[in-house]
Amino acid sequence: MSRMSLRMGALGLIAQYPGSSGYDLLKTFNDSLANVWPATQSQLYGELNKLTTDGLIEVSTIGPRGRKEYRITDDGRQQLQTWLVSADPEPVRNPFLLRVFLLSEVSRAEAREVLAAATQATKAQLAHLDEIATSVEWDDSDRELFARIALEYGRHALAGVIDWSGWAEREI
Amino acid sequence: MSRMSLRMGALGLIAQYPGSSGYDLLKTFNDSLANVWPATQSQLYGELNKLTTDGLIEVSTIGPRGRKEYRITDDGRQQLQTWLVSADPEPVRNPFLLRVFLLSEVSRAEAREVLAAATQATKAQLAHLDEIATSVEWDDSDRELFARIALEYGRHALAGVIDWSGWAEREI
DNA sequence: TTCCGCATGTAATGGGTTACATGATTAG
DNA sequence: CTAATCATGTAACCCATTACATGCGGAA
Repeated sequence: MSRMSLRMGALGLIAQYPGSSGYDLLKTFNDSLANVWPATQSQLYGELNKLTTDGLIEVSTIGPRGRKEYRITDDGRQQLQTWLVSADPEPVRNPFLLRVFLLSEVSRAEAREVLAAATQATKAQLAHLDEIATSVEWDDSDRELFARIALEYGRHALAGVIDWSGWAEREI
Repeated sequence: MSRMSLRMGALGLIAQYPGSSGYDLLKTFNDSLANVWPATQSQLYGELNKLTTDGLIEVSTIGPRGRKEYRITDDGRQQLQTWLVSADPEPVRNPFLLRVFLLSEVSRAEAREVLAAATQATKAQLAHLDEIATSVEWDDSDRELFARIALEYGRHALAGVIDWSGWAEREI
């Protein structure tokens, strides 16, 4: 289930950036986690309150405009670490693959177009990741090491998909 | 959004297997779509009723035990085809990547273990797809062509991920 | 006649998106 | 003073999962 992921995403970011507010965290989600686990404002504020109620985080300071700065608690760190190392693989839903699976319902020509468009889109995504990889100034913190590793995941997986789409276009 | 996907999955399967009941479709979801778009019984029956109300499918026969056999309508086929060719890429959530991203919160040793476990799991998944690829007797219908292409997607993408995980294990 | 499989449905709960709503602070 | 940004929250709706609930039909 993806149950827990947003919760753990928020908890993890608070661990990495103590003193962040909901507002700050939302930006972090949109900046560094946009391609991994997007979150909406509404969802995030709700989750922060739940995390507080459950004692996994706490408000360290109240700033201007009711700004609540959070930090992780011992209990929270414990639960985060447990979640991180106990990986239970979750079922993945891929809307694009569902399309591919049903492509026999349109003409070959249209199917080819869909595949070609997908190839282009995938290449664009890869180019985007490449750009991030070169533009970001990586320091040698652990945090950035794993951010880079996560980025590389995308590059390798996308390369596999591009490989596939070339093959598939020839096949039909 | 994944809004629409279950709906279109059900519609597409009815297009491919006219005369199916909800019960039949559930088996098809679990058999051929398990790795692409899993569906629960509850969800499927609800969606079938909505599709009927909206005129995209219709009941062709009522069989024993209240069995309702469905077929797609002209309007339904139209909407299915439109959906198939108008690909709007959807944001992907990857719970595993979220973990990777946050792995700096545990020790290097533990992080390595998580990566190693993931490598093993990915290899197992790939072996599973390989087994399907060799065990299934593919005919030369369009339907099976695209099923095979969808399967190959998985194999290529997983190969990319295995590539990555080897690299990542060395990196940390 | 009894059990298994066929067959459909509802209710409760949680996660996620969009839209709405409100107000404080600061920079210009 | 005024506009942009900071900052938090609520409500309505949809999608998905789990569990519950019910009953018919056919095979042994």
